[in-house]
Amino acid sequence: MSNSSKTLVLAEPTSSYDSRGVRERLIEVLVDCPGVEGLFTYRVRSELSVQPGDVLSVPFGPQIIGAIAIRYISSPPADLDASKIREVEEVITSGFFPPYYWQLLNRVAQYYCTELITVIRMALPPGLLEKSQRRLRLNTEVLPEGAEAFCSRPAQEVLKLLKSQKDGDYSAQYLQRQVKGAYRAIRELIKRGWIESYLEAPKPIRAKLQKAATVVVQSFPPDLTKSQREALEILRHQGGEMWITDLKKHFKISLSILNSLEKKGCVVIEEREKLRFLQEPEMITDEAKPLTPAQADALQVISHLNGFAQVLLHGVTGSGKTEVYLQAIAPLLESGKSVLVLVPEIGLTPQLTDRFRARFGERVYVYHSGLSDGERYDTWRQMLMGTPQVLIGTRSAIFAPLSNLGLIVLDEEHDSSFKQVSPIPTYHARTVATWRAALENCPLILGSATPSLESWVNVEPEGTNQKRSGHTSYYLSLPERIQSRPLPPVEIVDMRQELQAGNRSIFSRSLQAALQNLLEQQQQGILFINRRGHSTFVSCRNCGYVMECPDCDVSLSYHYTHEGATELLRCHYCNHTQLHPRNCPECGSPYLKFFGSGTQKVTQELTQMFPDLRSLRFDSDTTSRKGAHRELISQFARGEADVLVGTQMLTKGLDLAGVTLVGVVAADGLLYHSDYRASERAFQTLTQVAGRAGRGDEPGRVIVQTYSPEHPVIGAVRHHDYDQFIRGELPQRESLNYPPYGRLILLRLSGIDGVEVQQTAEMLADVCRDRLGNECEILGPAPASIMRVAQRYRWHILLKFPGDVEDSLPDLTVLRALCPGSVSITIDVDPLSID
DNA sequence: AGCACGCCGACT
DNA sequence: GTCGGCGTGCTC
Repeated sequence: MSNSSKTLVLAEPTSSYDSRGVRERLIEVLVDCPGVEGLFTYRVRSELSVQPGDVLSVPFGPQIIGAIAIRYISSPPADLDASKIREVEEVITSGFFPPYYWQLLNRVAQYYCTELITVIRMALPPGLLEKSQRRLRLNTEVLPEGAEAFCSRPAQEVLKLLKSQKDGDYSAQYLQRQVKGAYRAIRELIKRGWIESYLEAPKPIRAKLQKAATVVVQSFPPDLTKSQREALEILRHQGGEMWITDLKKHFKISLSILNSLEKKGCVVIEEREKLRFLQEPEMITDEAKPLTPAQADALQVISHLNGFAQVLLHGVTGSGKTEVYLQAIAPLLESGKSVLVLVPEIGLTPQLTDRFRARFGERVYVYHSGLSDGERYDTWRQMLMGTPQVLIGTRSAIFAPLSNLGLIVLDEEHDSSFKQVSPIPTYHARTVATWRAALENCPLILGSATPSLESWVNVEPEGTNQKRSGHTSYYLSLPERIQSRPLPPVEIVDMRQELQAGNRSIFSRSLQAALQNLLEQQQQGILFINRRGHSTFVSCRNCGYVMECPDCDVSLSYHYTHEGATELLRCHYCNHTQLHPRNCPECGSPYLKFFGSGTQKVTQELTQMFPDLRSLRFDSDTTSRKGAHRELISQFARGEADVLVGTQMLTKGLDLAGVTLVGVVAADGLLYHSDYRASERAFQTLTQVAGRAGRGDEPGRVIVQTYSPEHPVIGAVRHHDYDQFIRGELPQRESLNYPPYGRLILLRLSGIDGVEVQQTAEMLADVCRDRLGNECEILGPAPASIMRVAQRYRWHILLKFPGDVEDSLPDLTVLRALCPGSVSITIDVDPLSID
């Protein structure tokens, strides 16, 4: 592939001479200090070994901070006074980046118009660049009685605070937050010698230490007691080294025995690094399953790939993509390579993780945002050790420092959670995965039942397995479900006719009958609605007043979970919550009406109509608790409920054999959006949710309720027809030069002052027209479709580039500097949503 | 981010 | 006059 990004030249260490003719080495580093950009030059002491990519601590102004070594230089920059150059403090971690890692981060920084240090900070686990802290300590020996009498008011408060703490010690930051004017007070107290200031060494999160016992003798000395001899025997039998806790737990060997053994010089007991991993105990083993012919063909192609290639594995829901991944991975692990598996949201796919664990056991690790800092740090350390492994993670795992990668898998590649919206860099894990696979020269598999148009166009299935833009791409199809299970038939119900027939329920007669049948057959069903809460808005019947969020330009959703629960109004954008008023705040009328259904309303109506059907609600309100996801899914899988009522979450990788019915309560909410991607998203969501039905032995069926049955997306969903959808959608995108043909960059501006944001947007749009007018089409500025969110006004400028610019988009970082401080700007390259 | 410097208005 | 507010700019 073309590599248009400038790769940093990592020069060999060179040396120059200082004024006294002493050999010295100069290195440029990136410092970890927000708002500070650019490279800084430091001296490297001769005894210190520093390699580019190492994490260092350096003095920077009054503080010691983290930095990353970029490159050695032979002479200091011309504009820099040599006397200003300070020395590198120490190397915190060396040999940090696997091969190519540096180039990958650099490329991300360039492409997404982000400072390299921002990318680095995002990729590294927290704690590795933790800066030192300035702390203040009371000088108790010098401090006279009643010292406060001589001090200014703030100084008195500082003294009082320090005295209240048992060691008389606080961070400067804490004191400054607590006491107004602390800065001068601190200086005053230091001048008097009553307190002193010191720097606490940067403390990278220490790996957890545990005591281990190691045998250090060949033969047993004669003066051992029976129990000592037994303990030594066990220890030696276990390989000569064990955790003390394990010895205690499994062999009932007490610490006192080990201590005596240490005294007699037979073992040493020392602290060792114990890596913290979330390892669930269940270890059901699983073996390779027989493949369908299509699976076998796909595996055949994949396992013969050599070097970089892009593979689109297009398998209908339930076609067994995971089994293909598993069998492709097995030989790689055996040959000592590691594999990266990216999934949309790990919490949503415990089933996938379980399956990998069952197949590959302890060689499977997970990495996602839910890990604690300690867990994340340990997982990193572990990866750097280079043992072959499978790492399953969410989008940020694309930056996992695995070396010797044999394969990258992106499962459910169409999923929008692979794109980061905030904070910057707004990277897409699929894009980064392509670069990484090319750098590591390994294949990339993109798996989906509903491929994104980008991936589809990229592999161009019509002319299969061709070389395109310098790399090989493959289209592999799994058109049938495993064990020849049929795809569930999809019935489209026209809700207008329901209304005409006098059915005012949110369930059509057809869905009602299906639910009744569910009860009789004792089978399970899923009801999908794309909104949480009870109702999407509340309006007064008398005066028409609609309850709105005070901080956003949206109506408040009504939340009411069950009989007797508190009635709440909640904003789904900023989470503002208030009690539902009894009367209209405008006219006082008690007649408030609810419009638009969410999961709570569906659950409520379901219970009213079918009191015997047990339902579970599955949305971000019920799954926010840690582990709640897994719990709800297993509850449902155990048959403790008959119907799962949920939002989009249902679409992600749920594999429940008992589900025979899928009902889409209202498809319309998905179909009508101003966004150019609305159709693609609607098709993907509906197809995925339909795919949850009939995955077990019992055949499934799908009922989609809509007010617009004639919509082309509905037509494609009805026949599970991806091709039909693509044929309709691609020409539209092409004619409007939208992705995957054209390329987009969205400038998102926001700020408290609406006028200022608008003016900034107009100014930036002018700058863009000025500088980029020939290269791209500039749309806007325009207010965002919801202009105000969480008290901030939002304006957008959309840049539309022709598709042939490939990956060399102009550098827009200059725009950031033009923005006043009170207006924040996000340069979103390849935005998924532009509303 | 810290932390300096430096410029203004309200007090002894 | 100086104390104390905070706006601006620098850190190799």
